[in-house]
Amino acid sequence: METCKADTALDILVGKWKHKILFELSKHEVMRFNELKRAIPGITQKMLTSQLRELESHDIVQRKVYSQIPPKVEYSVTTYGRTLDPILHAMHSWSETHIDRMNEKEADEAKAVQS
Amino acid sequence: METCKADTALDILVGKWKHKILFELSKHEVMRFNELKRAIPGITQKMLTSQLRELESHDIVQRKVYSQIPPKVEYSVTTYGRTLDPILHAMHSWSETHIDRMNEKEADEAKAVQS
DNA sequence: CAGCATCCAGCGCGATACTG
DNA sequence: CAGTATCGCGCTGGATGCTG
Repeated sequence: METCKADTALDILVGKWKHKILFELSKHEVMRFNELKRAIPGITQKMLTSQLRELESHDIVQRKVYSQIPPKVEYSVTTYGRTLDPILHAMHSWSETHIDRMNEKEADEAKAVQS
Repeated sequence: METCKADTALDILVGKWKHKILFELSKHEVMRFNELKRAIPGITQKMLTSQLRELESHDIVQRKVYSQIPPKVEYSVTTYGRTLDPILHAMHSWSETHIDRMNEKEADEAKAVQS
């Protein structure tokens, strides 16, 4: 462990949306485009599309197209994508305790101001 | 675990440098400003300063100033900052296997082109 | 030594409109 | 339904120069 290579993992998870997409996808096994869009408040089609393409290019998600009218596309997390779970999970639980901590701090500061 | 809160952890680790700073700091226990700068190739003073300030504001690193000439400032990871280790570690080891995977893939593609 | 101030480029990301 | 195309803003991050 000479230099830090965590960049690679970061590259894949960073970008305001990718981890949310993975979060939703890993809950549902299989999801359609608009289903994902509805599940992630605030995301635009553009962002959803581009982020999904990036994740796809890293073999994190799989894209299955049904050639039919109306179109139907299903997204799912690959088994390789599942290997990211520990990271996502670690970040998630850490965030929760961090948020608690922030709240306590704010409360303390409010008290300090009051006195 | 209703919605995804991993943003918080991401916010703290993201930004091209923060995780590298933490990586170096956690190796050395205590480091001075220029020591850190030398340890992280390519970083500018501006970036190092601003990232350190952000980490400090989240209680991830501690800043100890010695009022003397020449100035001396020591940075170290707080015990709270240490709680990020599992995440960094997970990202690091994942990245290594991912890099291996990418290399294999490239090799395969090269072979495919050749044939 | 350990910064802060300023200026500037790139692109991440959003809003909007159009398509098979 | 599941996209693509275009436009543009803002913020992140880089280069340079100054200071206690």
